[in-house]
Amino acid sequence: MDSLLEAAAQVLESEGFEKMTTTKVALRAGASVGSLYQYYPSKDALLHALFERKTERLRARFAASLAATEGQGLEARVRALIETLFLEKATRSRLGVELARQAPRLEKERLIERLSEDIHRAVHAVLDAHADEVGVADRELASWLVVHGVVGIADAAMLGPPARLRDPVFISAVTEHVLDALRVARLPSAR
Amino acid sequence: MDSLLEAAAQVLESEGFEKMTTTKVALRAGASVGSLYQYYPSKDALLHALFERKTERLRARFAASLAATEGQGLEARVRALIETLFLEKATRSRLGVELARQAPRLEKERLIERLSEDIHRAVHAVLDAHADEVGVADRELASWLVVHGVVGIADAAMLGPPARLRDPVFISAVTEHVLDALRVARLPSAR
DNA sequence: CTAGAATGTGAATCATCCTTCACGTTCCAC
DNA sequence: GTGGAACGTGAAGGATGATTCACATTCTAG
Repeated sequence: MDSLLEAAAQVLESEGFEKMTTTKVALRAGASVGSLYQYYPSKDALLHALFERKTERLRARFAASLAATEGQGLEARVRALIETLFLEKATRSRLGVELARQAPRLEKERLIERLSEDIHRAVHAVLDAHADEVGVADRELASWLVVHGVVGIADAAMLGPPARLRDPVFISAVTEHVLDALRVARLPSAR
Repeated sequence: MDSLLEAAAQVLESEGFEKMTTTKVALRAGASVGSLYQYYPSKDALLHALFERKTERLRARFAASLAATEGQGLEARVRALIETLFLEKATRSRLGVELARQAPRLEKERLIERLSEDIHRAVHAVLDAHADEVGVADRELASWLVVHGVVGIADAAMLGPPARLRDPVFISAVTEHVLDALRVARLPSAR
């Protein structure tokens, strides 16, 4: 059932993995352990499902963000992507952190890698589409660096005040930072 | 004893936290569980000690790296810092990941935050010292973004081939990327 | 209405460690 | 050489928590 999954998400979010017991999850969902095992044959099965839900959602948001800015300028598109990432990281952040913590044990690394590759590819496409504004030589590498750099920034920001990731001023600053790295000094002949 | 700590590091590194039992650690150190508890009164005590060792080392490497490039140019110093970070992330990377995973439970977040603040401050100082080469307005913010951006890049690189973090070509690319963001178009009057 | 299926229940089972402790063994001061 | 302090040992204790299963309860088709 779906309420079981949501209950699992809530317990995981509020108590962390170590204190998330199958009994607590079942009770929170208004069911009993037995029922839980009817739908999810193991505690890990719950986590797998949560993983699915989370990555699905992130994928969808990115796609939507790209679609919504189709045809716009480089800055607008980069900003939209950054905003989307920050927003996703900010929503249920504890849940995200706990899931990430369990990723190795659940062998979800491949899945995560694939996800970040897809994002990388999307960013790469955006850079290519605005090649005239991008001064760096290797756009493939640049997009990889930018994606993971921004993820690192998001992760660090999560540790501070949670509002920061939604602060337009902060988002603008990060966007500018990224664009600075991409545009490079665009003089007729280098240096 | 020190061999106990090293044994703990090895077990943690090769098996991960969930499979790291106190008995295994003791045996690997050539001792018995009882002896282990003589020196480390709990399993967590071992982890605390490992944390200490790891952060101590990182701090020392950074300090050394800064000292070694004292007086050199911006690029050389930035590169040295990046190289140091990558090297540290690459050494015993699994150990580092497992420790980071346990950080919340051990309440080591404050410690980690302090560490990254110190690094942030050091980078900020470097940028200030080379203010003439740095085009961004807010060097404080820029150093924060750079530090966490590079950390994110390092974390992502760790998932790929381990050699990448030690590859001079890769390090150069990241350095350039960072410098591009910092130098910005340095025209007499903006834009 | 009623048999049987589907679904729900939660106490009991089972496995896994961390931790303790009663009992060696080693080492040193005298 | 000897008493006892320091150190070492590993089987047993206890806790915790996932999972099972014998037994309700609810639903549905006929």
